[in-house]
Amino acid sequence: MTAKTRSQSVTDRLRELVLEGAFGPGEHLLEIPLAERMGVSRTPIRSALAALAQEGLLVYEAKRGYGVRTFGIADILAAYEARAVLEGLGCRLAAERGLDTAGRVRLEQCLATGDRLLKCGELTPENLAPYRQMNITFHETILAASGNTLLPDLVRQTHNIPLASNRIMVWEDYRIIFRSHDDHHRIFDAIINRQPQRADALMQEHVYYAGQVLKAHLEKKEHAQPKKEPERAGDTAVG
Amino acid sequence: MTAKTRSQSVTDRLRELVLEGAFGPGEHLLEIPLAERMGVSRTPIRSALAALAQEGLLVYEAKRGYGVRTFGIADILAAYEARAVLEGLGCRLAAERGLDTAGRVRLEQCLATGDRLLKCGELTPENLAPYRQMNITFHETILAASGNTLLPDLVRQTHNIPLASNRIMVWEDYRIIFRSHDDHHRIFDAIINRQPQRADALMQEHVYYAGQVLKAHLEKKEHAQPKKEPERAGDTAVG
DNA sequence: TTGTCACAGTTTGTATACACTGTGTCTATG
DNA sequence: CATAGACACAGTGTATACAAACTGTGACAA
Repeated sequence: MTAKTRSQSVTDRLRELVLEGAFGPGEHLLEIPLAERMGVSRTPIRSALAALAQEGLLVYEAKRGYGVRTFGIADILAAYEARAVLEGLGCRLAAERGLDTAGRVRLEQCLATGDRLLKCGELTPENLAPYRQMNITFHETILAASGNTLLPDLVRQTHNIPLASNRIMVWEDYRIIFRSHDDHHRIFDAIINRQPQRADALMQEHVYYAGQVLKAHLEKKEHAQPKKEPERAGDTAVG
Repeated sequence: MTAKTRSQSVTDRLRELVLEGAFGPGEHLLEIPLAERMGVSRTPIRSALAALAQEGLLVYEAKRGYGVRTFGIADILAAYEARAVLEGLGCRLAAERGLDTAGRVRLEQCLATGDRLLKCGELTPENLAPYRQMNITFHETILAASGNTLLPDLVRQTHNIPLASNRIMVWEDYRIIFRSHDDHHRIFDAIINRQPQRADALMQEHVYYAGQVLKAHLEKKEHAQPKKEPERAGDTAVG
């Protein structure tokens, strides 16, 4: 594996900062301060800004530079809406084609991991990170098994929105998490038994409902603290 | 409207060149020759290459530069598969929300334009460009009417594949074009009458079938001339 | 008081010089 | 003759210098 270039690592670091809300909504990003903060010249910074703008995290205006894009609840729900049909399609295709051994094993491991993490009747904070990783692997494995080369890219784009990421889950309510993981079992079952329509419907509902849970969560928060800025990743969840 | 920067216009010119197949599949793109050819320095060239790589038209390897991505028929069909569910979703949402006056007028104009262009019983070469433009407007208007802010971007990405673009249509067979435009009428009808499920299904089939037509077209061409490079945009169609 | 113009400062866009890395070739040696 | 190593070259990555454009401020005039 070749060493990553500065542009790439700066892009990753900057993306994290933006997704964490380190810049305040709408904030204009100056190149020179960023360059000094990151310890590089303007060149990799400009490269990173352009990349993040194309990902949709920043807005660009010629000769006027880059600003942090502001996302409303509507934008987040839009991402879930789109993701639902895309992942539904991926699931349907995977069920039509069938899983290869590697994919089947990976999904079974995901299910086992989830079972283990949820065994004790709740999702404890120290189990949150592994559960999240399992959830990402589960979904990515299915997309890879779809055979559609474009789907992973498109789905990735639906994650490039603060709070809509697959790293975010509302995990306070155990029943919701448990139901979500139960969906995983049924989705796996549908794929294994070559039931494309069922797999599609299950996955669509799985993603759609996660969006609804997040929506309710955000509206509650917003009602409680109207002017609060987006919270950090980590205290919310459900894939 | 602010003047475009050189980076932007170079990006557009280079995208056209790649989509037209000016570079041969897999060809490695050198920055300096491109810069001389375009009459600019390496800076805007690098910016354009990075942008096109992120769009999926080029492949990038650190320290090794950019190459033209090669697309197989599978990639093109994957783009149509994904586009079908995305535009289906857009159509469903538009039917649920209903059209505003501006959107309704634009779609009606599209239908009238299509009727006029197809009136004579065939799509003549001089009518191809206007028909194509009408088709683009029709689809974009519906996506805008969906209220989903992410959908237009996602669909755009499915167009960033040679021969999968909305600018491409197989137009030789008048019956196929006529049927396609008849779909437009029914899709409009479903949206106006607030029939989300029908609108969704019609649009999915509309896009899916266009992919199948293109697939048959490509396989015929490929069988006839196995080693021929991708043909230019313009002699193929159907949105 | 308000509107307009000009100027200065700031910030972005582009060009270019330099550094680094990967690759291919040539030679020397087993 | 084959192979390993070093050197040279080509090409990308980064920094910096320079040019152009936008923004805000202030003064002047209507």
